[in-house]
Amino acid sequence: MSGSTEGPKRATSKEVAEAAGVSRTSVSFAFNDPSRLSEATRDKILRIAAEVGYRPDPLARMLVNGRTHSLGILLPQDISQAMENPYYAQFLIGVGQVCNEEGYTLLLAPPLRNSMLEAIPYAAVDGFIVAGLERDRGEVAELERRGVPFVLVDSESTENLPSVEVDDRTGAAAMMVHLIELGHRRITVLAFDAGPDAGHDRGPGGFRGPLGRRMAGIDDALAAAGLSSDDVGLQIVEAPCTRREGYKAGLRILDEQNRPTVVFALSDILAAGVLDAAYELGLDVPSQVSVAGYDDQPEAVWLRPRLTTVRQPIEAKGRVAADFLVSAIRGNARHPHQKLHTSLIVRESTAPPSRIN
Amino acid sequence: MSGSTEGPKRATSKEVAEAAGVSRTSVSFAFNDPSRLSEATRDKILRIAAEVGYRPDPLARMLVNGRTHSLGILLPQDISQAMENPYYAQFLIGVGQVCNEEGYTLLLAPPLRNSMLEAIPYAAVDGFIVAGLERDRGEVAELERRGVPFVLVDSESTENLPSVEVDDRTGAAAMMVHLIELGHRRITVLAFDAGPDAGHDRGPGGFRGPLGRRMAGIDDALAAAGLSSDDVGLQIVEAPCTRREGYKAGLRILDEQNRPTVVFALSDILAAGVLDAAYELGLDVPSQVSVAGYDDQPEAVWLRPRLTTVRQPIEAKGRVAADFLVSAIRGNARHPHQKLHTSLIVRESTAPPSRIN
DNA sequence: CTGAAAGCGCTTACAG
DNA sequence: CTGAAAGCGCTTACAG
Repeated sequence: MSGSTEGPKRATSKEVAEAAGVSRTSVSFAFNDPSRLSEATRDKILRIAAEVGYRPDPLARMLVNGRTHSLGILLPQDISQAMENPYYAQFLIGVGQVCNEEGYTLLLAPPLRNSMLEAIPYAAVDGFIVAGLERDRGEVAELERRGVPFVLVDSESTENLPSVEVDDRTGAAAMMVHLIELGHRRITVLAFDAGPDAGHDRGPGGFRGPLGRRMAGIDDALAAAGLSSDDVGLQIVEAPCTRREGYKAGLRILDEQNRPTVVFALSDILAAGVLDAAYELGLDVPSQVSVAGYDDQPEAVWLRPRLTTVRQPIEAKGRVAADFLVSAIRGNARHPHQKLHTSLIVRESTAPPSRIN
Repeated sequence: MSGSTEGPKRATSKEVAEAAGVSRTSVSFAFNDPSRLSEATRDKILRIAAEVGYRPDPLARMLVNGRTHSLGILLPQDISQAMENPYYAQFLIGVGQVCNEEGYTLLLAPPLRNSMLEAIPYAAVDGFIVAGLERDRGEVAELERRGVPFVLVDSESTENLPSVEVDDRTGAAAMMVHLIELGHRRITVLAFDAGPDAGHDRGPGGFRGPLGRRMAGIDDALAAAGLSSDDVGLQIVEAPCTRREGYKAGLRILDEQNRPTVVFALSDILAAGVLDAAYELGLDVPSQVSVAGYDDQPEAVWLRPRLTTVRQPIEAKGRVAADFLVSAIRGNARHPHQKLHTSLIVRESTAPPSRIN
């Protein structure tokens, strides 16, 4: 019966047709093009359908229509892991807006057997948003060959594919310039763990994707200032992207003789954790130590002190990606590419380093 | 080509069969039961399939197999609105765990034409998690008649359907008892707006669903203490469930001559906003005013002061719901019902009211 | 206004 | 080991 798969099989259009004494064609019309039926026939069909709880099977309908009215998002990690990170919630807000406007549902498709691409042939969607696929071009090529509409997000890839990226390199550089100008010469960068997948194929500098670009931006700023990493005592620490891990890393980083004068966390979540650690250690921010973040998540304003960070338009990223996808699904052959911009948001958590330190 | 719908039509099993000089049956076997083919045939088919980028169409496969390997979650609001609320992220973490274990993707299905039920026949899933369907039994009945597996979450409904709920009434009562025992006699309850939908069919006391149960719990506590709402100067204020709105409401509530000695927010998000407002107004929490929340979201511990709140096992709720659903999909005819428990978490944001106030 | 027939792209007994 | 045929549940020209 209810809530289970056994019991009376689901009603079918054939059964309704027989019960109503009409053809399956008419049953179909009753649901999809009622005006083609006489009022009497239509009412009778609808009445009987309601009685037996009949509704056209969505799957069959999708198969023949060639449309699912569903957008897929190919996740680089498990659903639960992804939802753990506020970043995704924000990204989905953007995607969701387009879904609402255009009448799509949203399918969350995690990797299958550790492969994002493997997940593709198992998802009944009209197209994919591919989040952070840091792979060689061969896999993207496969995506192309299959002929499924898709758009790449935060990919290292190029402009000849529908894609949206963020100017992470410039963003990180801007923050770094800010810190250098403030006079900081003992800087620790707290990077988020790129996840298990990233271990075996890291790019130059040891990082790929958005993280790699942020690192590159940091180098850019150093170079522009004529400083070496040694000049600023650059340390790089990694931690999984949760507040708790940021807190733990912050404790280790700040509880040292020669602690840095500033911690630049590459995610606000991590920065929040560092703030917690400073609080715990009785270190005043920013007079004793500065803390900077990345993303400008909504919470950044609510932290105490308010967080200096790099704003990245996450929601817009989701919206643009979904827009591009919908347009690709409609058969638009252009390959729109958009690079979203970051901006430096200076609030209260950064200041010049204290003399005595 | 890539990212669009035009260009070379997607390869079909028929084409691969022809190119390989075999039957469609063999092509199917190559993907689903390779051991039934000679190595030579299998390799040839797979090679050709790879060349033309062929993969069995997921839709067709689902139709014939009668399984989508996808769980649906029927949202009471738009995707973007839902993702705005950390509650959903947590709920999805729980659901996502089961998806990972059982190999399901997750479809987010928002209301269609303002109706959750309307959305059902358009989703290609094996079953539904129905979140907060506060409707008359007639609609649940329709759900039953259709014969789709489903599980109700936070529904007012009963035990004869697969469902999971939380003991909200007891939870709110416990907090209220805590506040009364602390000596508070000027209490303001900050409720979250139940959304546009809730306006026209409110239950007794003006609230339905989880909110209604929490209100009932508040009454219970009052009654148990032999107090009337007037005795505790009970005020009820409503606000949309965001930190910003909680902040604005907090400003209004606290910036008064005769301000309450405690604000009991029915959501941590709202409580965080009230804390922000107190901070803004230079009111010390809890010495000048107490603040209590509901949910025990992960952030609650990070707020300053740490938030006293009612813990609700949101993640577990998602996990149990998904478990029940998977079991229903497997044809299990039982109608498991589980009531999860809340617990009072006393931290630093509540204290006895100050004498002079 | 209504229906017979073909077709969407696959899988699966069944037979050989 | 391989294939012809039926079937999953619908929709949509086409014909009347």
